[in-house]
Amino acid sequence: MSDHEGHCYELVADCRLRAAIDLFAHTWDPVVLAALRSRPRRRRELRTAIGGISDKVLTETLHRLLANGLVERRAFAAAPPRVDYSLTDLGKSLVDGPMMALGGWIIEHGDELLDAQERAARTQSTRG
Amino acid sequence: MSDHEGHCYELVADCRLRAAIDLFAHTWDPVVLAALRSRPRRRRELRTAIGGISDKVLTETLHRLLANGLVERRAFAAAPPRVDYSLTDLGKSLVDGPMMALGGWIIEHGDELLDAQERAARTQSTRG
DNA sequence: GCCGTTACGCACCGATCGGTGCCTAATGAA
DNA sequence: TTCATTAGGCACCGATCGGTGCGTAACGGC
Repeated sequence: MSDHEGHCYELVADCRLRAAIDLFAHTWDPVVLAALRSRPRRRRELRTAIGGISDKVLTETLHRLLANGLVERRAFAAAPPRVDYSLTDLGKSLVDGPMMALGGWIIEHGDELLDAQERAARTQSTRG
Repeated sequence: MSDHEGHCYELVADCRLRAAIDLFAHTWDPVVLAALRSRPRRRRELRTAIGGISDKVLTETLHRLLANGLVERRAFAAAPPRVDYSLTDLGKSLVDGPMMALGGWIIEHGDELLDAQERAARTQSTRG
């Protein structure tokens, strides 16, 4: 808990931390993960629950999450085709761990962040 | 600690969590944050310490981090111009909190993640 | 006065991301 | 047989991101 730390944090470009950060790199990936947090959902359900995500992008997002082993796909041979997506254990650990940490942080520091952003924007335009 | 939770995680598209996730959206932002973790650094120092980041992108990254109040800029009227960048308290809290959480997660689950990724890649090409 | 270092700005470019629209496959109900 | 529903694929597009290269301003050393 200190060996890798030093190494990782000096030159993060090649660090495994990047692999973790990349899991959040695409706009909708964390959104879909969050949407699957409470229970498995079908494609359609995801689209309506999330709202604002396009059909294509949802497909791509699910593929990425599947490829990263964060989400599971289960197809049923039902009348209208039924496919359920759910978090894997790995996915759950990511959501319950780091994503919750980020959620906690934004709850704690969200106002600070907004203040800083507005102040910076103001400074930029007023320039004095 | 449960009111926002339910709301946020149902429809994350508009949630404040997005604002936090967006802080990691750009490739080099977390890298620069990590590089500033131990101590303030100059531009040049950052470039060489990070390795692989272009001059322009470093500028953009620093601007974003400044605009988000995660980083401070301090210019000295010195012989070759000297500018120090350092983490603000807000930046520190982000690095020490969520980023460390992500770091801890990848240390704990990195192998799982790699396994899942390889298995998925194999499944995709072999298709059986 | 010229040079080297440092901190930028700016123009250009290819790759990727996300959005829109259209088309197909599966399957039970009518 | 036709239809509605659901899961997806595919082509196209504009915006953005990151990379490369070049130019510039500040300032002390020589």
